[in-house]
Amino acid sequence: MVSKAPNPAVELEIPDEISGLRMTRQRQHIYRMLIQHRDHPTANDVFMRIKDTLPNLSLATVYTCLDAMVKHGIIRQVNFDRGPSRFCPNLAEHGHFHDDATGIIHDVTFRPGIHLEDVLDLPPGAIVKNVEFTLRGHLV
Amino acid sequence: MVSKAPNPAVELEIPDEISGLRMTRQRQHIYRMLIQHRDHPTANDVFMRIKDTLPNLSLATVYTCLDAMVKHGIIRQVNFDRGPSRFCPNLAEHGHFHDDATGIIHDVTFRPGIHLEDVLDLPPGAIVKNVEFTLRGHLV
DNA sequence: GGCGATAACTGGAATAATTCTTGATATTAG
DNA sequence: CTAATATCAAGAATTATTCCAGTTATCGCC
Repeated sequence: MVSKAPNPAVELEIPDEISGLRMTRQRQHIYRMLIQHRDHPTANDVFMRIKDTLPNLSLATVYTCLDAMVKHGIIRQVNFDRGPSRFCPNLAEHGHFHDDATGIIHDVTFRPGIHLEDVLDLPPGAIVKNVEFTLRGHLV
Repeated sequence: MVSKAPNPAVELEIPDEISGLRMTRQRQHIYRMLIQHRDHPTANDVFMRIKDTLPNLSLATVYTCLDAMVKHGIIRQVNFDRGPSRFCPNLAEHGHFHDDATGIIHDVTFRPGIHLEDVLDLPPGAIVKNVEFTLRGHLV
């Protein structure tokens, strides 16, 4: 098996620009962290994980960088109830299953060919721009 | 004609207890407000609407009453992104369509016989306890 | 009806996540 | 190189919510 396991000793290259957003050093570090640890971290998690490699980084910068990437459609922001926002580089249409026993969040997709709008009774004339769904429970 | 049409001049009676929760005067007022204006108000909205009829009411009480009713399954708490929580007396399984143009929130149900779990690829062994879904868009 | 125990309520202080503000730095365009 | 623009840092401010301490209401029982 020769799949590319992420090697912490080798930094993943991030381009200088993604979707029209200039990828500054801070944004590169944040984005790299997100794609290497796909565990839906909070802004604070991101900050704690990279601050040692980027000495003067401030938490406010992490917030603004994440926000810029969300606005440019590079990552997604996910909210569970009123907890802190979490961030996710998976851009495919998907929702989340929150395992209450472990706290682990699993991405969940629709079965092929299914769209949420097709199985719902929407108000007449509804134009859907965005869909979010979350399940809570546990695994047996 | 003996049916009890809701008459705004006559206060809707709320029982002394619902699902094992003692319905104090504050809880009765809050619950009555929720079923009479089913527009998904925030805790603060609830407070503003009833404080004149319940002079010493405090916002903290509105929060704890709403929380008690949520815990007892009398009402539901609904979150949109990171906005303030909203409250809803509709206990049937449903989600919400948020009209970005007007800010109005419409309840959305599944088409008959459909359950979200049936159209999703869930992680193996997932036991779903709770489902939330939200759509954003507008009406034409 | 009175009385102690328990539950609920109030008002203000405290908290957590996030956003704002201001000044410093870096980057790009010319 | 220099001006204009974008980004960043640090701390203050904001918002929604929860906590706390003291008071009030309600319940069970004699």
